[in-house]
Amino acid sequence: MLERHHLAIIHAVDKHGTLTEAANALHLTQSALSHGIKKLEVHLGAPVWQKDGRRLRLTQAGQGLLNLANRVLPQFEHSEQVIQQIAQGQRGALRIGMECHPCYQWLLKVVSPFLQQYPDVDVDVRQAFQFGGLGALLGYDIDMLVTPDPLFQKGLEYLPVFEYEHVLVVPESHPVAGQSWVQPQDLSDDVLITYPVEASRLDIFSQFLTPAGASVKRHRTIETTEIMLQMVSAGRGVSALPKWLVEQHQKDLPIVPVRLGKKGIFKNIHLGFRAGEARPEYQNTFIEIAKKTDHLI
Amino acid sequence: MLERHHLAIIHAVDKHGTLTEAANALHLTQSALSHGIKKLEVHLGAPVWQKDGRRLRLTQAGQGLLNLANRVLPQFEHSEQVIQQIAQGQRGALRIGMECHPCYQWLLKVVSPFLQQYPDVDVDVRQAFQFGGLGALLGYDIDMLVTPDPLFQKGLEYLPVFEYEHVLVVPESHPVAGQSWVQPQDLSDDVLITYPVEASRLDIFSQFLTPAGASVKRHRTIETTEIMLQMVSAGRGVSALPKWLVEQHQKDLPIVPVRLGKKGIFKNIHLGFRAGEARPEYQNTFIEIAKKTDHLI
DNA sequence: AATATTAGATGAATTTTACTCATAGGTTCT
DNA sequence: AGAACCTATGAGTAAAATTCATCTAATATT
Repeated sequence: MLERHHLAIIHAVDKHGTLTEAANALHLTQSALSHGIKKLEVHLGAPVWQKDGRRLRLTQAGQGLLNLANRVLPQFEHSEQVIQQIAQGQRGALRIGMECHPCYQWLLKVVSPFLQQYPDVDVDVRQAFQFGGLGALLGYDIDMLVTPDPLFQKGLEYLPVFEYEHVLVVPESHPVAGQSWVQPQDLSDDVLITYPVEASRLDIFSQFLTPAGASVKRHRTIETTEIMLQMVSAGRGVSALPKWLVEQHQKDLPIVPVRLGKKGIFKNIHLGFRAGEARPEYQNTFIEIAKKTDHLI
Repeated sequence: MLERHHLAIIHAVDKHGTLTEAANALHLTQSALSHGIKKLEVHLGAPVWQKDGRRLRLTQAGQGLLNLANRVLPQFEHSEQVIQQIAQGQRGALRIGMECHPCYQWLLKVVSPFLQQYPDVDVDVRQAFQFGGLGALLGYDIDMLVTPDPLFQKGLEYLPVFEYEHVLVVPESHPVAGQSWVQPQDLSDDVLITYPVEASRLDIFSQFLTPAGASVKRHRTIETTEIMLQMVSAGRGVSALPKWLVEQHQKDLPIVPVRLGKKGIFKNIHLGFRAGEARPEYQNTFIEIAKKTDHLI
């Protein structure tokens, strides 16, 4: 029967390149792996690798097994870990997914008291997901998702934690800096700076520019909020961020928030979970803290 | 190490109730399972079951393992099966998820020529998903999703296959039967019959009644399209279905399609897949057939 | 209340499997 | 051509999984 053990071998070979190195990593001999996979191949009736020079190249079957391994091994590891930790005291881990770049600072303010209250619970924040945050949640890669765009979906549950306004950030010297709001066309000569995610997931496109058929002079991406604000204050472009975040930096930098459209764009940060699952007590505590934690300083 | 084998035992005991019966199902002795789990318990440092009379009740740890088993075992089985089938000839299986009740008849028209072309490929159609069709696709429970409501999402890819109009179905005797379209308020005295899914996923609610703040006299659900149409033709209520489906039954039953709102509600059936995965050739063929297959007779 | 029945646990014996060692047979690099 | 690497393989050995026989406890039966 195909066992976790076999998948561990295939995974290790993929990771380390050769059988020999994989064997070292697994504290076994090269021979053990070779024999083990040979037996699996007989069972499956198909080879896992084909020799390419002195390297091993995965066959189609092997590729399928590697996919399976990548999906399944982390789940084994996590379950095993959770059980062992629960067994020896009240440990645990909270795996949080983030789909909201600027929320990071808010999250830090939640995590900090949480870690104090539960010194034995680890918090793990992840930001890149093969199938998006939703896929990570459904695939048991994370236990909680922080997102401004909840996709209501069977088996999932969302809890709004705070509302904020999404605004344009411009340097004080910018022509629209004094206006109470901007129109999409006002940005036609600007460089727009955003986080590096698909345009469809950026509200300034999906809810502001695109519906109006407007566009910007250029679109470029930057990873971190701080650099982004530096660029804006240096007059190198404009960006769109939560209003509270802009206000926090306003005292240090010559930047101004401006409402997007007459009515503004308002968003709600949500926490998402798999519904109908018994949640450990510390997870509920985390939610409580999150609800109480204000995003204003 | 926690192995697939252990999960198989836990799963079997949950399914068959007792260790002894589980042992029979697995072609092993009761003793083997008992020893096996005992060893696992030592490894984990936590008991899997606690005895309740002469039954076994899962502990928290055991429950966690059962969850893991339920998620992971089907994936093992499917991968193993696919590989073995590929090895011995050109077999395979296409697991299709349906989120579109009335599309069933259309799907039959696609499946039929497909099965002729690939006598060795099995088609498996599933309709109920713990985490919705999207979750099933991301969780590798299905390979293809038929849905009228694609949720564009990282790692997923959709292909529109046909467009149709979603219309109200009323008996010929109904007051609106002669009109070219209906307003939401026109249905305030009607019983609305739908498939048994959440109201939020029904277009007649989300795109017609709810935005207008309108409601119906009563809402009831019926599983099958045929009975639904029988009920409508008997004057027991109205329903909302694809126009082509109504037209097909119009020659046998005294029913009439009426446009929903002045502009009508138009939908697009999509096929969804996990993106960036090597698709077996027969899956591409299926897509080809699907695109060519018209929903009109 | 006594007895039979059903279920799981356990120790020892045994079979089966997994692993190591030693070595052979390729491939790549210099 | 030779050194340095790889993987494959057969034989022996260590480790494990499994069975068998037996024991204990809970539930049914009469």
